[in-house]
Amino acid sequence: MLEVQRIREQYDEVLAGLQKRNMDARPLLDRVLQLDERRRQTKTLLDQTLAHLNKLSKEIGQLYKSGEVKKAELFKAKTSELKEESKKLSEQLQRTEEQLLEILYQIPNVPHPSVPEGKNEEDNETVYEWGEKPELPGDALPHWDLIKKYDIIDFELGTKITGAGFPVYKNQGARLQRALINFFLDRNTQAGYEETIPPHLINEASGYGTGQLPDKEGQMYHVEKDNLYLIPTAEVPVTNFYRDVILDEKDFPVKNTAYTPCFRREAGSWGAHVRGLNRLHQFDKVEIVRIEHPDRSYEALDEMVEHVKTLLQALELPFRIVRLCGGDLGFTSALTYDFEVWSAAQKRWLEVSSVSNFETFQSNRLKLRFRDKNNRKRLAHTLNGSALALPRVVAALLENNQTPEGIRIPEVLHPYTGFKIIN
RNA sequence: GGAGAGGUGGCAGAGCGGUUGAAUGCGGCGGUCUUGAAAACCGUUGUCCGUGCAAGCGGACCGGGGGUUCGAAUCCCCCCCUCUCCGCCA
Repeated sequence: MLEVQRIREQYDEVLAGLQKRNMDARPLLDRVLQLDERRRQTKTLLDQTLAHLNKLSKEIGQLYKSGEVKKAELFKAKTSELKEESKKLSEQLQRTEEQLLEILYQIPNVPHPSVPEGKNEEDNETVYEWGEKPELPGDALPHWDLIKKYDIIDFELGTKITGAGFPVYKNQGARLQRALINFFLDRNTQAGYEETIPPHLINEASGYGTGQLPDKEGQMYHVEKDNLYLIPTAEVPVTNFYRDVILDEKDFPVKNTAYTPCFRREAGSWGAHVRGLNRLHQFDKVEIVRIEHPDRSYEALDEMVEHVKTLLQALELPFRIVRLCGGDLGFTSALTYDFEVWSAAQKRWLEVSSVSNFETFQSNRLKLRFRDKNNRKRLAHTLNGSALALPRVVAALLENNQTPEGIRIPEVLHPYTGFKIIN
């Protein structure tokens, strides 16, 4: 959620920034200013009325004490009118605040100046590429065939016990899954990210805190009986650790990592290009989350990008990094780098990580602040990234490394898997 | 699931209808003393909103919402949460 103050003081910059998302934000921004103006006027009037009322009440107390009952009764009559007035004003204030919030929820984050113009993913800007795309023989198999051939992931079994998009990992496939999780967690903790295991269900307040609610309600699984949501990413519980928290400047950088399963309903998005591991309702992901000083957050974003690079390089997977254009940028993000690995049998780039700086967009809702040098409270910046999401890493790994003898496991994983080849 | 207790400032803990934004203790900050530190002593110390160049002024906040009253942290109603005991259970 954008800060009203920012809209008020930097109207033109905000408007121009949002233009990059191919939206005309003017009607929304103007409405914010209008409602904010009304809010402040109403607040001033209400405060004056209440001040008057408070003064009278005190006087009435004094009059009773000194026995001037008649005068007290006279004052009492006056208060009823003021009470009526204050009730009306406070209702109006509340309504205005609700309306204001409703509009603010609809305004996405202002893109960073480096975000390129563009409509969709085709306009994303490739900023880095690494590795050789392997040349596979003509009989190379896509991963959904490989998993059957080696009996390592069973979609039918998952469908039987739950439904489509809930695979069962088996044998060397299960072991590979565990190996990757541990490998990622080890690398992340070595890079200074503190490991945590958060709850996999969150309450409503947490959903609002990171912006999944109210807009993306339909994308989360909802346990209605207890009003809890299954997490779509570890970002939600981990970032919410810091909801309503005031950090000290010396606490920076705050660096967390967590492995969790992630649950996504992905309503209506099934069809082409979602075969096999490409899109699932439940998948595993290791996430990194950072809370930063506003002056340092873009430096931190670069560090995160560098870190994720080393993971894919260690896995020997060819990949590229793209800077998302305005049209492809997520609602809450100011700047996002996507990591895409090359899937050799599908001949496609598959997104395996998304690293973003949200600036104050999340912290404003979270009330996540810090005390600066002058002891003033300011909103902190939040960032997060996948390091990494497993399914598509596995897809690329299976496809790219297939050989007549079996599927070659990258060397760094050997200590984790306990085998060098899937066969 | 059953029974009970309770939610007050950074923490602990009083207050149970009027001048209480809230005693007291701890912690924090500033100072005196000291070569330095500790101890002791003195002072200070909440958040949010509005208004103002500022000093300041006004309002709200004692889990959340509503009510009674001229006046509520204190009384009433609803909801949420925590703890203890019992039950169930990995």
